[in-house]
Amino acid sequence: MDDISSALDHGAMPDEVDSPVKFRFPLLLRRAWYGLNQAFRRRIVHLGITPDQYTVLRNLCEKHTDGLTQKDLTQRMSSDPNTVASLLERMEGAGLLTRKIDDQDRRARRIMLSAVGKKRFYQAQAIAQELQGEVLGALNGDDCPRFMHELGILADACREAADRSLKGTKSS
Amino acid sequence: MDDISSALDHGAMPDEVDSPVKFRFPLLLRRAWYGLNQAFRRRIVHLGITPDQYTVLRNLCEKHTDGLTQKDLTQRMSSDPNTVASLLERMEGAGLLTRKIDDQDRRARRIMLSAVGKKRFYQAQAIAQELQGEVLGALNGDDCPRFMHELGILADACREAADRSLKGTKSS
DNA sequence: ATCAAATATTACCTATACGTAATAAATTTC
DNA sequence: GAAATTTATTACGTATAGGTAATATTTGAT
Repeated sequence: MDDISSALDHGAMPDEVDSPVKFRFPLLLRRAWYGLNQAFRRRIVHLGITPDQYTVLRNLCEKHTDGLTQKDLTQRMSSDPNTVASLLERMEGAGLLTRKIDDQDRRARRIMLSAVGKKRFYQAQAIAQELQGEVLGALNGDDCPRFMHELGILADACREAADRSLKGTKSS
Repeated sequence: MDDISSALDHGAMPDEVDSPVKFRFPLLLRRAWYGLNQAFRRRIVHLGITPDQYTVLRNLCEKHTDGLTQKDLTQRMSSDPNTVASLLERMEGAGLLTRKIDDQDRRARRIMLSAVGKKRFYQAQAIAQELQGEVLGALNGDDCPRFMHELGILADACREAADRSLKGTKSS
C-alpha cells in the first residue's frame, strides 16, 4: 500500500483553494506561538530559565498554598506527565524548587518554590508583561477583550479535539 | 546575587491583578497550540508522520516548482535551520522526500517531494481539514474572518518581537 | 586572481513533547 | 483484608526547538 501515487496525483495546487494561507488557523497559531516563545526565551536567557520553566514558576506562585503536585502542574500547563517530570528534575537541580513526597498521598510529589525560584519568577514576570504589552499593542485596544474571548473558545475546542482524538484511538 | 528573596518578597498574588488568567494571551495561545498539535498528531500517527513533517509536506506541495531549499523551508515554517535539517534527515530516511545539492548554489540542498510523500500529504490533508473544521465550528462563522485577521496581526507582532529580541542581544 | 565576509548546512548540545512500559502506592472489590 | 484496579511518577526512546561552532561555497572587495 505504498506506490499508487499516480492514481492519487491531484496534480495542481492542493489547499489554498478554500482558504488562503494568510487565514488558515493552524498556520497563524504556529507562527504566533513560535514567535512569542522565541522572543520570551531570548529575553530571559540571562536569568537562566526557559519559557516552560517560567510557566512552572508562575503556576507555583499563583497557588502559594502548599505547593502543587506534578499532576496538578501537568494539567495547569496543558502538558504531559513525562515532560513535567524532567522539567521539574532540571529545575530542582537548578535550585528553583523542591520536591518532597506528599504526606497524604505517598505516590505524589509536592512541589514547592524556593526563594531563588520566587526571585527568578518576579524578574521574569516583568519581562513577560513588557513583552505581552508590546505584542498586544499591535491590536486595537477595543478589540482585545473580544479577541481573547474568542481565542479562549478556540483553545477549549482544540483541547477537546485532542481529548476526543485520544479516546477514539483507544476504543476503536 | 542570589538570596535577597526576602527583600523581593511581594507576598500576595503576583499576576492576575491586572489580567485574569482566562484572558492572558500567552496562556491561551499555549493552550490552543498544544491542543491542536496534540489532536493532529494523534490523528495522523497511523500515517507514520508527525505534525511538523506534515508542515514540510504541505510547503513542498504548495510550491511544486523545483522544490525548496532548507533555508526556504526554515522561513516558511517559522522554524530553525537545525530543526529543519534533522527533520528533513528523518523524512529522507523515511522516503518522503529527496535532498540533492542545488545546481546554482552548491551550499544549498534542494528538497523534492517523493511520490510517497505526496500521497501521505493528501491523506493527512483530509484529516487536517476535518480537524480544522471541528475546531473552527466552535466559533461563530461570522466572527471567523475578523478573528483570523487579528490573529495574523498578533502573529506578525510576535515574530517581530522575536527578531527584535535577537538583535538586542547581539548589539548590546 | 585572491583573500575576506556572508551564507547554507551540518555537528553537537541541552530542553521540551510525548508515547510506552515499569514501579509503587492508594483505592476498590469481593 | 488480600487481590485487582486505578493512579502518580519514573525510565527510556524518538521527535522537535534552537543555541554555538565548524564546514563548505559563494560573493565582494582589492
